Amino acid sequence: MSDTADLSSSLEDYLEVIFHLVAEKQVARVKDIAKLINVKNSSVTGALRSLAEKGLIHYAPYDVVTLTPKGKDTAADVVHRHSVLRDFFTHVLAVDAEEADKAACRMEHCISPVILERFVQFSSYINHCPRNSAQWVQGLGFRCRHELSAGSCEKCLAALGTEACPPFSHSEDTPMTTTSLHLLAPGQKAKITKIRAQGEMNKRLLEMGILPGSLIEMERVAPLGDPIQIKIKGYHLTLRKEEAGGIEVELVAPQAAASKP
Amino acid sequence: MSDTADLSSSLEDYLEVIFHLVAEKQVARVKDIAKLINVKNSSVTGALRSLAEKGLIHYAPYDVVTLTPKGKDTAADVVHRHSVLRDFFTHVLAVDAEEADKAACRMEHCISPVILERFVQFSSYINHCPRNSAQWVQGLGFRCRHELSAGSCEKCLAALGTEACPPFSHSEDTPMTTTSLHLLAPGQKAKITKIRAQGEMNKRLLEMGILPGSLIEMERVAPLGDPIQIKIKGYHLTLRKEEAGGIEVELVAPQAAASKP
DNA sequence: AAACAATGTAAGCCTCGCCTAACTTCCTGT
DNA sequence: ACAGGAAGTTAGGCGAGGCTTACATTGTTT
Ligand SMILES: [Mn+2]
Ligand SMILES: [Mn+2]
Ligand SMILES: [Mn+2]
Ligand SMILES: [Mn+2]
Repeated sequence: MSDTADLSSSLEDYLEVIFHLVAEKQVARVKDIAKLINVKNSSVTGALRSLAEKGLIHYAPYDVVTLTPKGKDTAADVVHRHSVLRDFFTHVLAVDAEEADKAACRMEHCISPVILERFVQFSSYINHCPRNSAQWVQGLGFRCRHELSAGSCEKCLAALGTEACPPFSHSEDTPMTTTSLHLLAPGQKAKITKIRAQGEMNKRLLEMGILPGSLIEMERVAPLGDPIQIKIKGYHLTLRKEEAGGIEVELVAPQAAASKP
Repeated sequence: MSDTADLSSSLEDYLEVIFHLVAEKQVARVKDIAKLINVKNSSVTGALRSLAEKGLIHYAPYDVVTLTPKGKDTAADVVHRHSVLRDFFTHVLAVDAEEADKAACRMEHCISPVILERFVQFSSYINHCPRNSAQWVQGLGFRCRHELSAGSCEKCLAALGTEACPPFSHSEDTPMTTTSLHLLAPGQKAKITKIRAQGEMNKRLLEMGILPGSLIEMERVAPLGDPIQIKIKGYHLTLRKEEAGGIEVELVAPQAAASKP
């Protein structure tokens, strides 16, 4: 039980996979882990031994794998780093989902706590401040999508040429107002665009009436961001942050909400 | 000469150090590299062999080290990744210089080209769009500095409680308008706050009258961002992007510039 | 109980990245 | 011109990591 030992990137990934499997099926099986990480079974056994040695998983030969409390914390931390980065990449940098996810899973292993914290605050600020930011991020997204593909976007550049900023009001593009449910500020309304949860959790969400297309309103967020309370189809629901994080939404009329006196 | 072989993090760091030494002293010496990376001389020799094998450096036993054209490109790429991340961390996330630099040097090795490109566009957008963004980033910086230290900033939270966004007009803090010289848009004015260049280059800049406190105006930027032309103390200067990147500046009255018709 | 799937063990392979110890080469002062 | 020290090289080794194959064990199903 070598304490406080820092995990290698590889072991963090194993832990992450186990976390997801446990969340979905209660327990993790060697062959499932092997399949997800794309290695042979025996490699998994080795990794499991390491993780057990460090007190992160419950593991006895031929038995299924579960996380210890310590392991659960550590795994949740990895997952957190992963999703903060992924969300920043998709929501702010307008990177496509797959690329964002792969990049996040590489960078999650070398991001420092301070920087991570700032990323979180960044997202939080964006999502709590529609008046200042919605238009701004939208403009950024517009710029990214265009300048990349065309090499340069005449309209943008023309606008930039003037001393003033581009208006970015030409809404022929999907505006960049998608985010994750748990990032909404109380009072904000949004439409669900995609459920990212898998298996078990996905089913539960559907049963609660949470499915793409539904309108939703954030009501309250507990001090630590978990749990959160939302309104959907007239009735109230409480979700865990983890669940809400997997729900992609698109802001509805943020300007209207912000222009109240 | 194993081609297209991807470099390990470690080798990228060696290359980066060599790049800086060459920039400063024309050539790199084993003992200097060893000192900077904090390893023994013999470890450096090993790394140099690898780099030479990959065609990135000119290296013969007992001779000094220089970069091949290919090596120069690769090194410049590493340095680019490093500085894009560092600048984002300091200028946008308001992370302190040392932490930002260390974090950047860890993450530079696992950032993908697409994401990097977006980070660049992000910075560029910020720096070309003072009307939309200056106030916004300023608010973010404010929020970061405070919420972190105090756990929560009453003023911010109070402001956030209202439906509107925090005004962030209480300017008791240094506003977040610092950036790097090469990121200025034509026409923007700024004051030099810090020179980050070392040795030789530092001297050259000083000789040109570029020193902390001077007022500067960006005049033109060549198509690829290099070179750039600035005005300082009434006369015109052309700088390489690399030089300009090491010059930290603080925007002067961006609002005034943006409020022209 | 036999067959079959899942899992575990042992052994080995390879890459890294660093070290020590002993050496060669280079440079510089006398 | 050459001694002596600084700088650099070489060889050898170590330990961690991460993966594989081949074979052994266990558990489950029929
Ligand atoms: Mn990962
Ligand atoms: Mn991940
Ligand atoms: Mn580095
Ligand atoms: Mn670096």
